[in-house]
Formats: sequence, C-alpha cells, structure tokens
Amino acid sequence: MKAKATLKQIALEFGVSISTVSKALSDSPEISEATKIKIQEYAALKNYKPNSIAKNLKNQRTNTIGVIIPNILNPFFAKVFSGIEKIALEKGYNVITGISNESFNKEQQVMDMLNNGTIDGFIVAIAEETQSLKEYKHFKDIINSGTPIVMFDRVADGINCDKVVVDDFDSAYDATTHLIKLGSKKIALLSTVNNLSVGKLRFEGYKKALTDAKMSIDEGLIVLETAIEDFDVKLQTLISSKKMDAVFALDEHSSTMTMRMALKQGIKIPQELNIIGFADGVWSRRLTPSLSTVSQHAPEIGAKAAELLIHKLNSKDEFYQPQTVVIKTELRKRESTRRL
Amino acid sequence: MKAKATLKQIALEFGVSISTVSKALSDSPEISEATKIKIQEYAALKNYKPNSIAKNLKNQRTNTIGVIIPNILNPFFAKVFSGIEKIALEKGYNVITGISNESFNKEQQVMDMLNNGTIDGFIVAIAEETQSLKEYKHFKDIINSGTPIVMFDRVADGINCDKVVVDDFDSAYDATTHLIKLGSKKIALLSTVNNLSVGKLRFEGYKKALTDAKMSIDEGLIVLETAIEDFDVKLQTLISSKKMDAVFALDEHSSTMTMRMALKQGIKIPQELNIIGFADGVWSRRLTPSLSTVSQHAPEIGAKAAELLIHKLNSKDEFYQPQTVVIKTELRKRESTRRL
DNA sequence: TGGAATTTAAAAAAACAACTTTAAATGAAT
DNA sequence: ATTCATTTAAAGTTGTTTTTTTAAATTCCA
Repeated sequence: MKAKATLKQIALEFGVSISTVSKALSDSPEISEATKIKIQEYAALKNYKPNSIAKNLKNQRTNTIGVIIPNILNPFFAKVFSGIEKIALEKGYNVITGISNESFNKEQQVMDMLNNGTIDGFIVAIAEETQSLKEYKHFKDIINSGTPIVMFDRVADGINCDKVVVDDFDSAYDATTHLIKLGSKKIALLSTVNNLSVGKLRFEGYKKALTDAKMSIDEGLIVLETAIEDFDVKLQTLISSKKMDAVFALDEHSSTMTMRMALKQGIKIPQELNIIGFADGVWSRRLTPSLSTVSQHAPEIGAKAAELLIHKLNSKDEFYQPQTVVIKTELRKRESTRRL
Repeated sequence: MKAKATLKQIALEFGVSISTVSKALSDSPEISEATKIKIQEYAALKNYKPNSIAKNLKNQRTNTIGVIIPNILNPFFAKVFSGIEKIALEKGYNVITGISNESFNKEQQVMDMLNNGTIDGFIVAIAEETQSLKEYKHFKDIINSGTPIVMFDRVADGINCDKVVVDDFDSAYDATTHLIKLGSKKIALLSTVNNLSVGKLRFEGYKKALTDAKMSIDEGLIVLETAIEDFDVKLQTLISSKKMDAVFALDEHSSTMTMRMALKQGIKIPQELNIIGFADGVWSRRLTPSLSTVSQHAPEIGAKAAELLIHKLNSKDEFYQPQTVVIKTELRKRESTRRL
C-alpha cells in the first residue's frame, strides 16, 4: 500500500513548489520543457491522478448524478438505469444509485442524504407510497436548494421539473384498439398498478378505446387490485368464467399470470384468448407462446432523462423552462395475439 | 436558489469563528451552552448539512463503494446489487455503479476513473472479456494503490482479495444427481457460459455427477457454444433428435430456449423431458410449466460482499487475510422436473 | 485585596488536495 | 545597471475537522 501520488508528494520529490507541478502537469507554457518533461514522466510512472474529491470541493460540483429507483429488480427500471449509465459515462458523469423500495420514507431519506454536495442532480422515479400519499414536499425542497431533478415514468404533476414519460394513455389506447381490430369482442383489463400514475393513464386509454369503438365497458371484465394475493383470486375466477376473448394486462404480473392460468385451464392462446401485456421484452419472447407486449423503450427513457439533467447542469440559464419529453411506445406483436 | 448554509456563513452571521460553529454543532463541551444553543437553532432553521465533499477530503474517505457489474440487465446481477445496496445503506455507505458491459476496456476505464478518491473500495464481478483474456493487472494495481476489492461470482484465481462465490461445482453436481435420481438416463448439458469461471465449474460438476453414478459422458448430449445463434442451431438439432430425457442448462438463455423449443416440438415437460436450469426465480415461476432452477441466493451474495468490504474498510488490520466465502445454492423443484 | 494560577471560551491556524492568481526572483540581454 | 522574458514561489480558495493559541474570567492563596 504505497502512498498515492499527489501534487504535494511530487513537488517534494523534485524540491519544487506545488504550483510548479500543477502547471507542469497541465502543460502550461509558463514552465520550461525540461521541467515539464521530467515531472510528467514521473507522474505517469507513479500513475498520478488528481484527487477528484479535492477538485470537486474547489469546483463546487461533483459530476455525479443521483438516480433514485423504486425497485432495481424490476427489469424496466434496470433498463432505464442502463440508459442513464450509458449517457452519464459518455458525458463524464458518475452515477450514484439509491433504491427507495417503493417507500416514501426511504426515498426522502436517501435523497436527503445525497443532497449535501455528493451529487449535482437527481433522476427519480417516484416511489409507489409517495405517489399514493401525494407527498411531494421533499422534491420541492431539493429543487429549491438548487439541485435539479428529472423525473421519469412516475412523475408528480405539481412539481415543476423536467420529466420523461411514456405515452401511457396512447399506448394503452393503441393496444386495446389493436385487440379490437383482431376481432375481440370482450376485452378484459387487468392491473395491479392502479395506484400509480402510469397505471391510471393506461386504464383511461383502455376505456377510451372501447368507447371510441362503441363498445361497452364491462365492469365484470376489469380486475384492479393492488394486493397480489387478492388479484390472483379474482383473476382465477375471471379466467375460469371464460367471459372474455382477449386480455389487456397493465403490468408484468398480471400479464404472465394470465398466461399461466389460461394455459393451465387448457385455454388456447391465441386461438381462444388474445393477450397483450406490459412486460419485459426478453422474457416475453421466452414464454410459450411468446407474449405480445407494449415496448416502452426503457433505455431511451433513461438516456433522455440523463441528457436533460446534464444539459441543465451545464447551462447557466436561470430562466430555463422545464420540459416534459414523451417517449413513444411500440406494440410488439408476438405469438399471444392473432386474428380471432 | 438561496445560498447553502456553511460553517463560514453561520460564523459570519454570528460574528464568531468557523471553529466555534463547528464545535457548537458537534456539541463540544468547549463551547458555552448559550452559544451552542443559538448556533444549533440557527443551523436547524437553515437546514444546515455538512458538505460531505469537504468532510471526505478531510477524512480521506468517502463512505462510498464502487460496484462494477458486467450487465445490469441480467437479473442475477440486479439482485446481487440490491443486496449490496441494502447493506451499504445500513452501514451508511453510498453506492456508485459502473457497468462494464462485459468489456475489458470499459471495466478498466470505469474502475480507473473511480479510483481517484471517489470510492473507498470496489465490489466487482469480472467482465466476460476480462475473464477470457485472463487480464488481471488492473485489479492488482488498484489493490496495490490501497483500494480494497471484493470479487463475487466471477472471480480471478490469481488475485489475493476477498471473494464471494456460489458453490457452482457442488450445485451442478447436486442438480445433475437429482436428475439421475428422478430416473434420467440421458442428461443433456447446455451452456452458453463456458467461457466464464462459473460456467466451467458447473460443467465439471455435471461430469463428476455422471461419473460418480457410473454413467458415461455423451459428447452428443453436450452443447457448449458462446455465440447465441450457433447455440440455438445446435440446440434445435439436439432437441429434434430427442436423444435425451433430461436437460441441465447452465444459464438463463439455454434453460428457457430448451423449454421453448421442446414445447414447440410437442415434447411434454416434464413427462418426456426433465429440465433444471440456472435462471431467475421470479420468471421461472411464471413459465408454464414452471422451471426448476438452481437458486443462487443472489441478494445474500451481494450482502456478504458488502459486509466483507465494509469490514475491511473499517479495520486497520495490516495483515488481514482475504477470505473466500461460499454461498450455498438451493435446488428449487418446480413443474419442469418429476420422476420419469 | 492584589497577583498568580487555573479554568474556560473562543479564536486562530493547520490540514486535507487541487487549482488559480499574483508576486517575486532568476537569468540573460541590452 | 536596467529591462525583459522566463520560471518559480507564495498565498488564497473550497468546507470541514482538529490542534494550538490567545484572551478573558474565575479561583486561590498570601
């Protein structure tokens, strides 16, 4: 464990001043070639790297982004994260990760802990609990303290900051409309995420599509239930009743559980039941039959969020107007859908 | 965007020195009660938080862990990460994430970038390319520079550092043995990860289990192919031949692809074909039939790695002997296996 | 009660590492 | 000897913590 090379250590080595070393390493014209060369060579040899903590302190910025994610095990967030990380690396930023675990307290705690100079700005998907409570004061405080926030996917209406969202309403509308065009007369709607902004928007899109197609909204075909156990019971009942010829599932659990229960009942997919769901693309392809999904372009969401934040950090514009960017979704038609 | 409260700012406010404020806030007995109270009250009012960058510079430590992961989209790594994050939060550490994308260069670059005071230590799963090249100099350099490393899952034999691994050999041995006990006579071995240390160990465990059971190792039942396209072609051929009654798949792709191709061919699982694979537990349960897997306790791996690193960071023991911790796996028997 | 000793409170300074700016010094040339 | 050009030294900046000094207040004893 040899001592790390610092300007001071190098200066001592050559009996010159710290500023001489600093200038030599930044290749300043003020320093003689001979001195520069010997110092630069020594620095390279010792693998000198400026201590970024010291630099950060001086510059009053850290080139670090804080990313607050409700649940890293959700592949959607993992993908968004990969998009953030990619852009961050390109722009020379580090990424500090905080997991809120869908908890309001932990979200607040983690963000507060990081908002002390550790990070320059936040990228956040709001925790479920926070969104249920509509408790957004901590976001306002952080923004007021001068730390910018970019929200993605789950956003807070009242907060004036950059946002990156998916067109949840439209994508649900389009998916439902697609099922109608395939000949479905009875489209069930399944959701365990109706407590989230995204879930509500998707539900609205579904209803609008039915209304526009002059189809009635059948409450008996709708299962909105946040508690997984209760949801599964209701879903089992619905599937056994065989009242529907298509399912639109708003989240991964309801999508996959529908497939599993239907296959167990011997219901043929897609011959007897069309299914479109929100789910991870890789795993949807691995199912048999493969699941048609609404692809949300998660990496692009992350990339865009990172770009917005870094742009804001680099601009000195006091009167910057926050914007909301909508990332288009795509309907990925796989084996779980076909003309009835 | 009001100015952040600093010691200096508070000192100026009361016309006292910076050190007085510092001591007052740390409730030092050197400061009179009256002074302490007024300063503490003011600090609370102004929501003063010590600038962690400055503290880090002074303390020569950042309470931040650098986690280098080959691919965050792999649920295994995401789960390990969640385990790391949990312990880190408990112990008051932040987590900076770097993704190597399985690339040697990026791994080196990211770690180098962070090893300048930004982080106190690393937790690393080695990139595939790094492991193929057996190029471990950067790890040695970092350790020599005084920054401890804990490796998990994919580890480098030649490097003297803490390691957290799964008993890949044993778990493969046990899984294979389980298939034998279920009555399998012809157990195929599929792997797209034979370029990784973990893949090789699992392969060895499979062979040992067969040998111990006095069964021959049939090269015609073994598909080792890193390129996904080539793998799929070979797998299709193997499955069409129907030469086996069981499959042991060493990674997620080969596990799921086997199920998919077999089901497409009308092969009944598990009646005609038993399958055990390495795969994500959540999604394995969602498959129909659900997939029996080797559960690797990923969060525990991450937690243990974080504990080892933080312990090392907090101990001043110059002669600390690095250890290798083995996390036990568990065979999760689901619908894809049963007595033949 | 006056002067010294001791306690107490607070201020000053140093350190962390990098970086910047200003001032000074050296050397050569005029 | 003076001027100019080139180097180098010194000092200040960031915010915190820790150590050292200084100043004031109190106690103690003669």
